Amino acid sequence: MDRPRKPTLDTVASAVGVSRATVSNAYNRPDQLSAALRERILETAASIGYAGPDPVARSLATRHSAAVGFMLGQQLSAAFSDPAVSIVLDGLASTVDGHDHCLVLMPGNETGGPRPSTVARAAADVVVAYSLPDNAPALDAVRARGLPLVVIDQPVLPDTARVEVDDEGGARMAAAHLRSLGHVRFGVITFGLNPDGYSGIAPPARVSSAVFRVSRDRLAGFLAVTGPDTPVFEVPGSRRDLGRTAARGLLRLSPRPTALLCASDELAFGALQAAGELGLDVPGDVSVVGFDDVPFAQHSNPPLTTVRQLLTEKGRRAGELALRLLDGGRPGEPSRLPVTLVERDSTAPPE
Amino acid sequence: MDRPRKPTLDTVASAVGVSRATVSNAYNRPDQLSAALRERILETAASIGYAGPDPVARSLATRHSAAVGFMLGQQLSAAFSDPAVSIVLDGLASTVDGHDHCLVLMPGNETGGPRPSTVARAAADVVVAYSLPDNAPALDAVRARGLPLVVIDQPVLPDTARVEVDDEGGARMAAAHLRSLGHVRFGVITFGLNPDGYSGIAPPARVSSAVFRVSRDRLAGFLAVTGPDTPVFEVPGSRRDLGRTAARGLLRLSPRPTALLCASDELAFGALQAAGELGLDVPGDVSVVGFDDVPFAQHSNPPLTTVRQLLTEKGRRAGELALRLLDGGRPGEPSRLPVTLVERDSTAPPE
DNA sequence: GAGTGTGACTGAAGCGCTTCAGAACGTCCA
DNA sequence: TGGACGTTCTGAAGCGCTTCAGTCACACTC
Repeated sequence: MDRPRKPTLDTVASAVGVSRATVSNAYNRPDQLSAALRERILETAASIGYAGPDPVARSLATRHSAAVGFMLGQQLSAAFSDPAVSIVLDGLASTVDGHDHCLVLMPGNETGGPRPSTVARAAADVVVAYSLPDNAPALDAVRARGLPLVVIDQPVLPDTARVEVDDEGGARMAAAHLRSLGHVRFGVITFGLNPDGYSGIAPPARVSSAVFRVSRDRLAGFLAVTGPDTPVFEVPGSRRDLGRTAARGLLRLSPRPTALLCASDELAFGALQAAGELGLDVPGDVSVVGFDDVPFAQHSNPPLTTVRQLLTEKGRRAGELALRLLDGGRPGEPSRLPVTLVERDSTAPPE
Repeated sequence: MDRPRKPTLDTVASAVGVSRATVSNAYNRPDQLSAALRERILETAASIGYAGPDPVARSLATRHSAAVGFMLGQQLSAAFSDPAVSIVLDGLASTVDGHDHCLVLMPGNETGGPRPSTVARAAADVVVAYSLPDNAPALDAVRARGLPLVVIDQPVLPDTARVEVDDEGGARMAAAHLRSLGHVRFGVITFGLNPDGYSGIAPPARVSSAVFRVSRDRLAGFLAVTGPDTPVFEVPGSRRDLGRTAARGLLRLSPRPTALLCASDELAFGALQAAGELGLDVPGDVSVVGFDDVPFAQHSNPPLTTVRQLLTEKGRRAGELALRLLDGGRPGEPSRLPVTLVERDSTAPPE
């Protein structure tokens, strides 16, 4: 245990024979002292094993920590295995890192979002929230701490920066595409509407009380075109295996849907697999569309027709907004990203 | 700008009419004061908008920050898009989160690893390093700060906890499997040997001077069986498209290799694709093996023969080691995880 | 009634750093 | 020669919290 006490600014100061302020300046304001002295200080510091000002103490004194927090609605596991999350996170990370900020991860739990105590303990100057349920306690915790907040894919919150995507419009485009191909019997596959782990056909009441904005909007877009009676299969996450389960459920219905609308590409990949396993040809027997246009969508078999959203850009914008808020900027207008339909080979007219 | 000054412990203390120490105890040591007073304090705090002790100040006073740092050899983008990284990170994250610790991400850059200044500024009590090049400056920066360190897939470092996998043995198993099937003409696909972006056939000198332990060991395992003259195609990362490029390069050689040994599953998936595009049947015309056994390996076409390593467990162990070091534990023996060969359908005897 | 606990609360000393208003000392020009 | 100015360095006041050695009052025991 008891490591030898680490050197501090004072240690260095007295070793060199100058004041602590001067040593601090050597690190933070080179223009405040002569080059020679600075050199001497840095050398001495190195020789006694001083690694520079302690980040925590510095944060306390300066009242900012050069870190941006990232809150997630799901376990990190889910986040990393879902390209739609990890690509966003990547855009965010590269932006903040370019500005010498760290990224502090606050993973969520079953109830959708980090525990408030996690939020209360994390050292961050600003936090970015992604795919939390509406009214997640973590959101309140952030505001209670008075930290600036930027949300991605989240409903409008007062005094909060925001990046958003036209999920409903995108979903509508996908559905309209299928309808224009001549489909009339649809099935919808969606990830969680509520963070309660439900899996199965979602009754209308569930649909209308969804607390995840993304699910809600994509679903609304689909149903606006296909009609409110379209069967909706809900699964508790955006994973291939869950998509497969859902597709199996839907493709067993009779009459069988001729088109499957999936709330994400991962779900759609699962649907593709399920169709194959059931001996159904895609798009011959059943058409499938996804949402996101993750990189793999062009390599699936068949390549997936899907709604493209700019995932990296989403993270990047969130990062820029966070940085702007840090500089005391105002939230401003939400940053809105476009969606486009990408037609590939998983859709065709029904037989 | 100028937000109203935030309430502190003192604000609450004088509002309630007790000492600051008592308010602190209300949060951290409920047994040190009467339940009634504690209640009163917490209520008052809530009413004046005090969100609990400031994490930074607390860290300074307690001298630990409840955060574990994670250093990565690559950009975060690469990390998240590579399952072999993201699954490890997930295991790590869930472990530390379960212990009320945050994860601070320190992404690397082109030169392989976070900048030393990033390391110097990050508030963390312990750091976990993954797939950095040997002798990365970031490693020195950690030791300069006197932080405990745990490394994954990294050479032995004095006084450092470590989790490791028998990469060489695994690679050898994969190669031996092919050889026992009767193959004699091999090609090897590896991700970066040096963080310099090189792409192409790697001359022997490059191979022997590799600075990434994982590449080096897997390569060594392959070549120990296939012979030192086996052509090695190096690409600067573990991605499908790069695997495709490499496989194209290798499959154009004459005589054409009948078996491709890939340093990762992602590279192997790319190889599968390249073979298809060149009109070659797998495993009829060419066998392909991967390394990692990521979840998709069972769903590729054909399902991939590969070397399984326990990725989640790897992250989990790293997390446990980190936590143990935090408690003042000693590094102890390295934690070694097993590898096994998983035979699927991408390998067969040569024609 | 003196002695012994015990539970509840406080005072004050830090944790390691930044920052700002000077002090000290030259230099330079009028 | 003296004042104005620059440069270089310092003293001291925080930043918001934890913690430890007490103090105090009030039972309780013999």
